[in-house]
Amino acid sequence: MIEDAILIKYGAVQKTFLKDETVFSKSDIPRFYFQVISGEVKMNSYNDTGKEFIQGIFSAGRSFGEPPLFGQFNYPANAIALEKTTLFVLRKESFHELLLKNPEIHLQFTEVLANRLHYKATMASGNSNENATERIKKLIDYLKYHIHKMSPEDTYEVELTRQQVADLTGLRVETVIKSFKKMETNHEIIIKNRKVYR
Amino acid sequence: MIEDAILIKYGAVQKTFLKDETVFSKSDIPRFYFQVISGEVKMNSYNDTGKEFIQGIFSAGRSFGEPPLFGQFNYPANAIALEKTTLFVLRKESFHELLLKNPEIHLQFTEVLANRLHYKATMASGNSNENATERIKKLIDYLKYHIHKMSPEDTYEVELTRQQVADLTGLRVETVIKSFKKMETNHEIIIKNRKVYR
DNA sequence: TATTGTTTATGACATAGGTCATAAGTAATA
DNA sequence: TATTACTTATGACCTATGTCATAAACAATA
Repeated sequence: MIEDAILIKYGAVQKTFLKDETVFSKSDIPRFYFQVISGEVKMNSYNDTGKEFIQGIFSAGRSFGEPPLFGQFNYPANAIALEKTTLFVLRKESFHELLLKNPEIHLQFTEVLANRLHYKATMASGNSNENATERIKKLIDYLKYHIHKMSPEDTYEVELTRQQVADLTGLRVETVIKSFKKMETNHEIIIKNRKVYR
Repeated sequence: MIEDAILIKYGAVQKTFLKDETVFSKSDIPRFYFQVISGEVKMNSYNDTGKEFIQGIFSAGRSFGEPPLFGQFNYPANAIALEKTTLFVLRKESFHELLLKNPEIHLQFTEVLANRLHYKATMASGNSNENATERIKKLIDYLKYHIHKMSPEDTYEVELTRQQVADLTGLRVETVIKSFKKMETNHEIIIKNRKVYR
């Protein structure tokens, strides 16, 4: 996350998107750095049967869609507002200049990418190689320990719908619902009026 | 890829690993930047039934295992030499210093991470969300277009064993073999004495 | 408070891919 | 050149997850 003042100094502007509005679409040419001020954005794509896959969900303070600003490839996924969302938008060239002139921020940004890769590596081995409950556990534990920085003794309330869990793991809602039930009987999670805790 | 001279200037040393030797193990504390001089290294992990998943294969000129040098997490996978392999090894602190003192190299390194994320995003949606042949096609096309920078009219010879394709996609060898046959009859690939072309 | 949309829930059935057994072709090495 | 190990190959059978239908609980909005 880059400080507001610096973003503004380099020419960032605020832009608001309504629920379900598209920030950019798959295979668009990347021109901007985006950072969430308020609201939430998902990056997703669909396979040819229309099944959705969510690459990530980004809330206040997080940036998204930066890698294509550095590689020579277009957006590999869409970005869609999950609710009314306000973003900082900074031109690609200005963002590059910002990093070049602020080595500490560049280092911080490298940490962001490093953490993103950690998430991807974790989920890649889970989603590609494990059964339904393990995939789900990998996702939830990642959120608990690495996003929310909680400890094992803490209780984490899963803030995702079962559909979102499905789309993040490549499973189907029904499978997620049934897996949660199974995990509950195994005391791996607690379900209290439909909310999931772990 | 960082130039030899610079790496050496910052104190990198060469180290050689024999086939199947471990460079680092999952959950080790990361202390070094590694760059392949010759040979090949795979990063992998195993699920609890012993099934392997390959995060990536790194050949001459490529670095690997850098994200944990920036995030506060340990190695999420093992690194194992696929053949006799020589690496540049540079202490984490020296690598950080190198980046800080050489902004152009830092930018280049950001490109490396960006491309790595592009691969992960591509494979994530494929491996999590698509059927066997689509998963395999995503992998092969990524290698053809983004690693080897070939064009659609070029013919790319897949340099991986069917087992490696399986471990990169989360499938089983038998499934990969049968999928290749199917793709062959659909004219999506050519198989010429066991080698796959696309 | 009626209505509409979303989320969670459950059960019957279908199928892609996994599992297992078995073997032939090829490469590596004694 | 004999032996061992790896890679590719094929077919029978099994199972986890997907598919489909149906509905109840809850939330949002008219």
